[in-house]
Amino acid sequence: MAYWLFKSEPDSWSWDQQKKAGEAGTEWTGVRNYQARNNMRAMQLGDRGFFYHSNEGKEIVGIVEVSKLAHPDSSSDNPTWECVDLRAVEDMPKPVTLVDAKANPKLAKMALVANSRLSVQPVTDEEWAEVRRMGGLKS
DNA sequence: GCCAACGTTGGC
DNA sequence: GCCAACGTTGGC
Repeated sequence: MAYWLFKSEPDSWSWDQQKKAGEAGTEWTGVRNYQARNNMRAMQLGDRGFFYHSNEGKEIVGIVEVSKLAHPDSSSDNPTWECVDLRAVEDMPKPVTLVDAKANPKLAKMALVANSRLSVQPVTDEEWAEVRRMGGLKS
């Protein structure tokens, strides 16, 4: 299984809204960046990801799961843009802030720290385990 | 609200 | 195919 990180501005789509979307989940629409799209194309059903609030909060607040493989983004007329569906899995008992991530040498190479612009990022097994530990979850 | 970093566009 | 100009993201 692969791990990922999804960024969202809580003003446009928050973790609370994601949780309210329930088991079926929702389309992760709006990505208009090739790297981010390619990451979504590479996802498998059941892959897990961190849900990150950008701008407001700047912290990882929950865990999501890929519930549908990449398909055309219904918010775009251009078939170039695709997205997966995501459903909320669990809360971070203790949200992991960007400041926390930056302060941890083990996460120095994490895309969240090293390439802040990318909205859908791969996460390594080591980073996954470390962030879960920091957030108060068992790995 | 500013601006650095990055991606994309378009003229040549 | 290079690169300057422009737009967007997102941390501060």
